[in-house]
Amino acid sequence: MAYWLMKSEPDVFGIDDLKRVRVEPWDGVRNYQVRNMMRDDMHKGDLAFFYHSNCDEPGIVGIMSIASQAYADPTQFDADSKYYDPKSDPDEPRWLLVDVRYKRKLKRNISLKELKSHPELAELPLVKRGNRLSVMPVDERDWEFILGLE
DNA sequence: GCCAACGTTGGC
DNA sequence: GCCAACGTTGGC
Repeated sequence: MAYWLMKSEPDVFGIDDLKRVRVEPWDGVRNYQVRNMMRDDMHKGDLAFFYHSNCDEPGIVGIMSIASQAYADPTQFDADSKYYDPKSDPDEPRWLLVDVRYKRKLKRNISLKELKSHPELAELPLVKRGNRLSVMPVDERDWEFILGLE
């Protein structure tokens, strides 16, 4: 089983939204590296941290599970969607998504600032310079360490 | 294939 | 709102 961290802006879709709907297609990924990870490395049953980005206190706020294998993101074919990609061929969809399922909120927000303060997490992609991926792998050691902070 | 211009992400 | 970092695009 693999572990992940997935970013979302709480103003758009936050942990409380996921708690309400329970299962959500994680649409809008438009980065090839992330697509390839979802396609090749992500599996139903994996666990992921829900991370709030671009907000007052960026940080990890909850845990979800991966609820499906990767499949075509329908928003790429929807001309009304902000994720519309006219260059994507329906016979060979360019963009994929996975469904995610709510598991629980953390007892508290573990902020980016706090994550950066722990030398143990120096190799966590999130805290590395210039990293902008919206989905990234978390190794088991880091996963356990972060849970230990809760 | 190079690379400048441009767009996006996301912390601050 | 600023800006660093990085991805994408398109001319050549």
